[in-house]
Amino acid sequence: MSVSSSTNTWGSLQTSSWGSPNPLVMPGYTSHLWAHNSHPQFWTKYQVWDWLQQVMDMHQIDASNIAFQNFDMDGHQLCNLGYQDFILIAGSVGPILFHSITELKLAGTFEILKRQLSLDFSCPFPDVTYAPGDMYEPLSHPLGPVASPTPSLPDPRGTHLWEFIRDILLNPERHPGLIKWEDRTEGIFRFLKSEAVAQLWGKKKNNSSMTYEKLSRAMRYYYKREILERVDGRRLVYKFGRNARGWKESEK
DNA sequence: CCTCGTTTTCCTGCTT
DNA sequence: GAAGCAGGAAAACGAG
Repeated sequence: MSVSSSTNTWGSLQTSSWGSPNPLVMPGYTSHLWAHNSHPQFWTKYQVWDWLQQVMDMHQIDASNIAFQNFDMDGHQLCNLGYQDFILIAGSVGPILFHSITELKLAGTFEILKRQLSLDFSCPFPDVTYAPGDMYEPLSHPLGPVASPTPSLPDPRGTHLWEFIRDILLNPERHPGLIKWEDRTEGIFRFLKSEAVAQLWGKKKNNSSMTYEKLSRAMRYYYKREILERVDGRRLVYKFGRNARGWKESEK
């Protein structure tokens, strides 16, 4: 779905791939995800952060291991960083990031060259960079047989939205891949499938027309009441505030 | 029935 | 352009 029978290999794919939900892809991925995009050189700061996020996801590294603020830069600046720079600003994750960006620079350069020399390579590999299906298919990864249907679990405590969110975080096995902790001890979390969460919330409230748009408005009301705190810059990321109870490991 | 707190719906404008 | 984010305004809804 949403794969749009694209005839245009470059342009149309560009934007849609970014927001694509939760690309849980295994190693070997790197060139895959971004190769078709512009050279990292041309990324905006937003794209840089998206890249960071995805690399962390793919390696299943907790996002609290790096400071996103240290990557307050656009693609041009990013490309100018050397190996040591990455170590400096990202510590042990540095090498992984360096490796990823190096691959992407190469891939990007290759694509540019290819476009310039355009058209002919009278070639064994025509202009098929990647079949659309390659990366846009739902990736319905049957990853987790998730052995147990787990019929009964503790069960929700409270009827409020923030409690609903908290309980998903506390019992991820119930709804895998919807929301994930970004920093467990700080109470920072991120929506992976925003619309799916909204659907689930709507289901609970017997409201089939719930959307993330509306759910997020309710979330924003929590800022004033300090049930949530703002997390700037990063989309779909929230943080529990002092008036949110029951999410800490200690106070379970 | 009324009040109050919370959420829903809709909207305009801004950002990524 | 699409998807999120910010909040204002007003209506809806459930609890008490």
